[in-house]
Amino acid sequence: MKLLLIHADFIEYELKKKTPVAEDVGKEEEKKKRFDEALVVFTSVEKGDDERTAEKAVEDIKEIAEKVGAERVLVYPYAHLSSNLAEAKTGIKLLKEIERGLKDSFEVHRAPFGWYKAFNISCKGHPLSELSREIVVAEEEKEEEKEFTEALKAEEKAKSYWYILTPNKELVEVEKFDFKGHENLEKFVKYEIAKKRAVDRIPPHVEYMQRLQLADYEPASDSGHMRYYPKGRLIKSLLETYITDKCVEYGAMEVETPLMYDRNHPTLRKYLERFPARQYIIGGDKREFFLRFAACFGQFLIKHDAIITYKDLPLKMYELTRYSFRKEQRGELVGLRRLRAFTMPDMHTLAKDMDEAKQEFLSQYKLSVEVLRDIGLEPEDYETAVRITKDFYEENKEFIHSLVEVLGKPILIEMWDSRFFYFVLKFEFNFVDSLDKASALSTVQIDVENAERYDISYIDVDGGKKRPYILHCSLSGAVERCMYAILEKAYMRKERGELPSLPLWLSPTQVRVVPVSEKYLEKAIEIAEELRDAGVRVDVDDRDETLGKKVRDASTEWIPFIAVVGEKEVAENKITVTIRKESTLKKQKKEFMEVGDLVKRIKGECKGKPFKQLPLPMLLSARPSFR
RNA sequence: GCCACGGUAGCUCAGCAGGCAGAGCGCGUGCUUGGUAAGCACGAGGUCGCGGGUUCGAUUCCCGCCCGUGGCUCCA
Repeated sequence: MKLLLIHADFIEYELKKKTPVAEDVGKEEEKKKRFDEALVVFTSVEKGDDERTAEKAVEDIKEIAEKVGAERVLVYPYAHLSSNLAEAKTGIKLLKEIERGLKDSFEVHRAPFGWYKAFNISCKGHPLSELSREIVVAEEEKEEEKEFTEALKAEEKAKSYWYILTPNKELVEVEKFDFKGHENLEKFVKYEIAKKRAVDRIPPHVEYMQRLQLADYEPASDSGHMRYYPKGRLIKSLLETYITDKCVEYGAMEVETPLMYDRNHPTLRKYLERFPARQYIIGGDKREFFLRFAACFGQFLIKHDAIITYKDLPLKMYELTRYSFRKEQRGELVGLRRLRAFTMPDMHTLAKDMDEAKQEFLSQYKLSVEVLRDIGLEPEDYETAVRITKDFYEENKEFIHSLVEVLGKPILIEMWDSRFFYFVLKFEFNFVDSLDKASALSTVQIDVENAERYDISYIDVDGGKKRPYILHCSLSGAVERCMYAILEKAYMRKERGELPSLPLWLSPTQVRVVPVSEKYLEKAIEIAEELRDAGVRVDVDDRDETLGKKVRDASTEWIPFIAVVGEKEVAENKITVTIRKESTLKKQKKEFMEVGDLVKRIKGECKGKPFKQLPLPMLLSARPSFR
């Protein structure tokens, strides 16, 4: 909305001719008017203006009228201040709003809308007598307020009740549960319900990700967008490949969908409104887009258009989101744990009925355990939370209770008396870190709302259209968060006096070949090439350093196998291997072995996991340092 | 987003009640050719986070901003 304010000795106007959008004018004497000592507000109502804009305009006008000491205000529709006018209907409505808003404080008049008018004005000419204002309601203020309402209203109404489901399938109120022997669960529960922690240190995983040159902050981007160095990219890429393979193996069809979507798309808009989170907004030529926060949109839109029959169910579709974007509040961002751009496996399953949905839920629950184990996280490293509506619990008690059998340890249950999300049932595996903070990894949800919203249906045996249930599944949770968990776990191991390490299949360098002196460099390279050709990630420390120094450096890089080559090794055509997993800081485990045996051991330990080559020069001397 | 604390060499940090900018590690060169967690010497390396203010003079004091960490809030 644009305003031009003139403090005038007098203004006279006369209505000359109607335009197609002209407002009705009652009596003939209304056509010619004169006002003395008035603040004249020439006003253009623009596209996008609403009641809030009018409200703000009223505030501005009041402020100015008081400053110049005007008691009479004339609101005068004046289209020529803007090239982006609102429709006439809105224009009239908001002008009336302004008129009404000013009534208590001033004598207010309003010139009719939609007429060609002749006017005479005598401007006072003092410094404040001519002012122009542009009234813009901050986009976020406007949107957020609306979008927050629906979800927040529901959330306020809904009450949470907390229970522990014990391995004996008893539902115990949290306050009455004895946490002895379940200290990790206790930390998680405290974190969930009390959400209070006092920590004063950089999270260990942040130190590791920087020191090991895996990833780092990128100040030139937005907060929460990381850069990944070759070693970090390798680990991330291996995890991505592994998880994708798992999903495809499970029967999912991998697809790729756009990163951004029309903000005003009717279906998407409703979905957005349910979630009071902040979006990244991108301007297009004509439309505004938001960056996706998950892969739901793309897959649901594909499913909406697809012809699906009961024979195709359960139908699983998968995408690895590189990236999902969520503009989390700045204070919530930490290292790899919470980001604004992250990578997440997102699989959606259509199930024909609740029985099938439950069956899928359980098998994806089990698959999640397997996936976490493969990436180095055992059940003792995380705690299960199940979130459920009361109704759904009552109707499916036996099924819910059976979940506890999978891991055989107590589960935290959050029960809502009403449903305010799109799901009736959800589980998460929550990793508890060295600072006692919890974050969700794997999760599966049973969605009872979006099939309807996106108009997704399948054709049943009888030829009729039916609504499926939709399961949302992230087998591992965000890939970056998995890296965070692995690093935090390594730190906790160190605290217990063990040597920190990564799973062998994720270690950037699996074997470092260290020649005792320059004389054995040629042999060392030969051995390294043999290992490399056998499908092992290997490098050679060819720097002019002492053996002790080279071994120390390899150790601080967490390299699982250090193969030393000297006189003895050349003579017997073997290598002396320091095995990190079986060593402590004080005592190193060394084994004199054939190259082939080392290959066999590594291949064995990495069986079933993807392999990628080392994305760095084999010789350490030819390798830059990224920090 | 709000509150607190921090940002000095590539890294970890010292220093400065306002007056030429410091160490260790790393990097480069040379010596050294080594047997399992730091060999020796020399050298290069600085927008003291960015912008403004106070001052003869600001890395130092004041204000604003950016980035990080923690807390609150939040986490589809």
